[in-house]
Amino acid sequence: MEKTYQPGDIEQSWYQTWEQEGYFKPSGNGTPYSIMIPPPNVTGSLHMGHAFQDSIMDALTRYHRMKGNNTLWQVGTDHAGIATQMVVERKLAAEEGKSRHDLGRDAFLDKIWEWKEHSGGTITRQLRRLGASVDWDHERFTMDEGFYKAVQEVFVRLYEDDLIYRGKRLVNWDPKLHTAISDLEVENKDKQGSLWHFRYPLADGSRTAEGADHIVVATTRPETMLGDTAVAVHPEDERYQNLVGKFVLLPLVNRRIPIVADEYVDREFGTGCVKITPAHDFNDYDLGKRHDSVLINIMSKDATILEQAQIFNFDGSQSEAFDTTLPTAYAGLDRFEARKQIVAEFEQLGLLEKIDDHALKVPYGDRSGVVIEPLLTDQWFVRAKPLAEPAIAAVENGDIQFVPKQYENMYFSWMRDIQDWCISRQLWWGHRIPAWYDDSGKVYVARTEAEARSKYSIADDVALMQDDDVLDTWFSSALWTFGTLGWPEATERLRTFHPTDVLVTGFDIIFFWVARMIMMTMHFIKDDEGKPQVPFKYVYVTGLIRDENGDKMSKSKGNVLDPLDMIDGIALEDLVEKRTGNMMQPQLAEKIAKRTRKTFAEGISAHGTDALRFTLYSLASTGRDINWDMKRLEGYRNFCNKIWNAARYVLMNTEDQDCGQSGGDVSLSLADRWIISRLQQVEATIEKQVGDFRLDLASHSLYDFIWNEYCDWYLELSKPIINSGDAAAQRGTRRTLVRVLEAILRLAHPFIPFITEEIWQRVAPLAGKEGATIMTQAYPESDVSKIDKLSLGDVQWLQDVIIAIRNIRGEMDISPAKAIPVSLRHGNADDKRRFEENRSYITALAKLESLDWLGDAEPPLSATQLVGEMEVLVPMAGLIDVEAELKRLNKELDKSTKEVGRLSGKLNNEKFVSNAPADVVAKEKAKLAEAESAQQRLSDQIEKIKNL
RNA sequence: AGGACUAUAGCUCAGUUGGUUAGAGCGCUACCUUGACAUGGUAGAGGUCGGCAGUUCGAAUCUGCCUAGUCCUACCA
Repeated sequence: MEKTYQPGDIEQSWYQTWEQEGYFKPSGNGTPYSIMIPPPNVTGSLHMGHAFQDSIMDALTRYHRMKGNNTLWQVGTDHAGIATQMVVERKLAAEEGKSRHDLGRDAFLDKIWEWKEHSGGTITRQLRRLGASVDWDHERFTMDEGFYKAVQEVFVRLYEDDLIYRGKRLVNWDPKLHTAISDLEVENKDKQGSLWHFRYPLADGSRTAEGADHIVVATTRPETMLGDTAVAVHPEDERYQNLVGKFVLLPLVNRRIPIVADEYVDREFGTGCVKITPAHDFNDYDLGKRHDSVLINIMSKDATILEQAQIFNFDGSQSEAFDTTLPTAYAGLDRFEARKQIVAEFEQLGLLEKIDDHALKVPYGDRSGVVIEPLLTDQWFVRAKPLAEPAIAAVENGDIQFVPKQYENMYFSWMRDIQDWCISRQLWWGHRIPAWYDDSGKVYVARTEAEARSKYSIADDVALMQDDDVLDTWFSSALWTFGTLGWPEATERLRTFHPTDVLVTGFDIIFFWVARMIMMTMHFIKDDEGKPQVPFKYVYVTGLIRDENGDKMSKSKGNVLDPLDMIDGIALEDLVEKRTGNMMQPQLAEKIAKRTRKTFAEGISAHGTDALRFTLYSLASTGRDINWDMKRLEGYRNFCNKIWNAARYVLMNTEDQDCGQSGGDVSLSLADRWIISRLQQVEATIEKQVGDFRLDLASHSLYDFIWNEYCDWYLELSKPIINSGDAAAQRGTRRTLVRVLEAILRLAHPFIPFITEEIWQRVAPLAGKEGATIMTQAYPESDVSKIDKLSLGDVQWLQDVIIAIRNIRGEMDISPAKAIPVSLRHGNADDKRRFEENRSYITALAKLESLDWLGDAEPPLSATQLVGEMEVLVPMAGLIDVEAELKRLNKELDKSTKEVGRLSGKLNNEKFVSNAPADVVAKEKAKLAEAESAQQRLSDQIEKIKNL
C-alpha cells in the first residue's frame, strides 16, 4: 500500500465495478426502503447543495442496503421548463443569431432535445463521481414517455373531478418571457418609489365635504389609471361619505366612473381615496368583483399600452360598459415610459397634487428578472383547497414528519391559506396541455385528440386545435414519487416502493415541490383499503451551503464551488476561468477573478470523494445553513489518510501471519477486550444517530472512535503484544486488530464508500469474511454480550496513568526520548491489580525505564500526579526543575481549591441538599471528598518541596 | 405587518428530557521525524454560552423583554 492515501487511483474504478456488477439494484429481499432523488435540472450541473443532499441520500441508501432492506434509490432528471428553454434560446441567439420564433415550435423543440441529450450526461457523471448508489437501470426523466402518460392522466382526471378549470384571470405575467408564472415564482423586492397624488374631477357638479370639486387619489402606478373603473373610499370616512354613489370623470380618457365604498380602503393611507383598476392589480380585482364592476385591460403582453382597451365582465365575457377608446399618445408605449408621460400630462393639466417618496415592494420574475405585470389572460388553474385538506391532515397526524419539525409551521401556514395554482405556461418546452378547441373556442379535455373526438362525439371533419400552452414544470414534478415507479400502470415497483421512506430536500422548495407532491400523491395513490398514500414518511430538510463568508453561492457573485473540484482539485487559473467565463454580466469578472485568487491562492488540491462526503455529513446538523470551510475538508482528507495508515499497520502485522484462523490458543488482552467493547457501544450509538437523521453526530462518533480510540490507543496498546507477547496473546491481538478494523470499515462504508471498499478487500479475508464487495455486507450490529465492563474501567485507568506521566513529562520538559523511572503508591486494591496487570503497557506507552509499586516507605522527592486515590510519582533527581514542579503543583492546587469551594458551597446549601435528588447529592459529595483529598495532598507536596 | 430561526473558544460548529470541570475540528504555543501515519505524535493555552430580568436547590438548556443577524409569508393604493 502507498504511504499516503491517493483517492483518485481507486474511486472511479470501484464505482465502475459496483455499477457493472449491479450492486445498486434493489435486492428483492427484505423490507422495502426507498428514496426518490429530487430530480436536478437536466441541463444543469450539480452544485454543492446537490452534493450535500445526494451524499445524505447515499449514506441512508447504503446503510439500509447493508441492513438488509430491499433498497431503491430512484434517480432521474427534471425538464425544468423555463430554465431549460431560456438556456437553449440564449445559445441559439449566440450561435446562430436566431430566436425560437425563427425556428418554429417543432424545430426549436428538436434543438432542446438535442441539447438535453448532449448535456444530460453532466449530471449523471457527477452523480457517479460522488459515489451515488442509484438504480441506473430505471433512470427517469420528467418528460419521458411514461411521465407523459402520467401527466395526461392526472390532468384529465383532475379536470373531470372539477379540480382543474380554465378561465380569464389576473395572473402574474412575465412580459419578457411572455408567460404566466405562479405566485411562488415571483420575488418581491424592496424598492424606493413615488406616490403620485392625482386629482380626479367630480362629475355632475358634486362637491366634497370641504367643498372641493375634485378628489385626490394616491397611486404608485400612474399608468394603470387608463384602466380605472371606480374610485373607492371607506364607508365610514366622513370626508367622502356624501360622494358614495356619485361619479368622477377620469382624466385623459373622460371615463365616468363611480365612487364606491369598501372596507378594504385604509382611511389613514394616502388621501383615503383609492383608484380601482381591476385588470391590473390583484386587490382591485377582488374589489371590482365585489362591486360588480368590469375589467378594463389596457396593456399588451409586452406590457405596452394598447390602442384600444379590452373590456370584460368577471365571467370573461365582453362588456360594453365603457368606451374602449384610449388616448392615442400612449399607444404602443412601454409601461414605464407611459408612466412618465401620464404624470407629465397630469401636471400640465394642473391635476398633479404632489409626489411623495414611497417605499414599496415590486414583484420581479425569478427567472427573467423583470417587473411582473398583473395581466388578464386565459389560463388553467388547479383548485388547490380541496387537495390541500388531506395534505394538511397527513402532517397534522404524523403520517408525514418534517425533520426538523419547525418546518411544519411553514408548511401549515402556506397550505391553510393556499391559492389556486396557475399551471399553464406560454412556453414551448414542457408537457403540452391535453385540451383541444374547436373553431368556436369550445374546449375538450382528453388524453388524446382521438379520445376527445370519441368522448365528446366530435365529427372527424371538425377541426380541433390543441392548446398551445404547456404545464408548469412543478406540475409534473409533483407526480415524481409515483410517476417514476410506473404509474398509471399498477406496477410491481409501485406496489413495493411506494410510499417512499424519506425525502431529502431544501427548505426553498417546500412550497414549490414538497407540498404539491403531497397533494397530488394523496389524491391519486391509494392503498389496498382505499386510503390515500403519502408520498414519503419523512421530509428531511437540509440547510443551504453558503460560501466561507456566509454568502449564498451564486454565479454572479463568482463564489460557486463545484463539488468535483473539491474531489479532483483544480488549478487556480482554471478555477478563475471557470468562474469568470461565460458570464451574463462580464463587468463583474475582474472582481471575481481577484477574489478567487485571494481565497484560493494555491488553487484547490484533490481531496477525494470520501473526504468531501465526510465533510458534508459532519456539517449536516439539522435545519441550519452551512458556511463552507475548506479547512474542514482538509481535516477529513487527513482522516481518510489516518484510516489508510491504520490499515497499513494492521495489514503489516496480520497478512501472512497467524491470526488464529487455523486453530491454536487465542487469548484476548485487556486492550483487545476493551476495543471490542467500545466497538459495540459505538455501533449502538451510530444506529441511533442515523435513525434520528443526525449524520453529523454519526460522522463525529465514527471519527472519534477511529482516530481517538482505535488509532491513538488500541493500535498503540497492540504494539507491546505484537512485539513481545506470547503466541496466544499475539494471535488474539492480530485477530482483534483485523476483526475490529473490518467492522469499522463496514460501519463507515455508507459515509466513505470508496476507501472502505478498497481496504476491505484486503482485510476481509483475514477477518474470515467472504464476499465480492463491502456494499452488500451486513451492517455491524451492536452485541451487548460482547461488552466487557471491567475492561472499560481498566483502560480508563490505564489512560489516566499514562496521561498523568505524559503530563509531567510535557510540563517538565523532559525529552520524549528519555526513558524515566515511575512509581505508584497509595492506591486501593483495584489500583494494585491494574498496576500488576498492565505494567508492560504503561512502560511501553509512557516510555518508562522502570515502574514499581511503593510500600509505606518515604519515596524520594518526586513530581506527583493523582489518579483517583493513587499517586503517580516521577522522581525528581536529575530530571526535574524544582521551580517548574512548584508551578505545576500550584496550578493543580488552584484547580482543586476552586473545585472544593464550588462543591462545598453547593453542599452547604440546605435547599440543594433537601431538594435535589439523592443520587445527585451523593455524586456531588463523592466529588467533594475527592477534591478535598487532592487539595490536601497537593498542598502537602508543595510544603515538602518548599522545605527542601 | 405576521411568523420562524440563529447568537457557545480567534474561525466553523456540537451540546439529546435543566445536574459536565461547557466539547470537537481548524487555528495558536511548546516539544518531537519513535518501524502505520508530519495529511503525523505528545502536552498545553483559549469561553462570565448576545444582554437584562424571572422560574428553580441548580439555567448554555425553561419563560419574558431587549439587541444584532438570517429567512419565509402577506401586503396600503
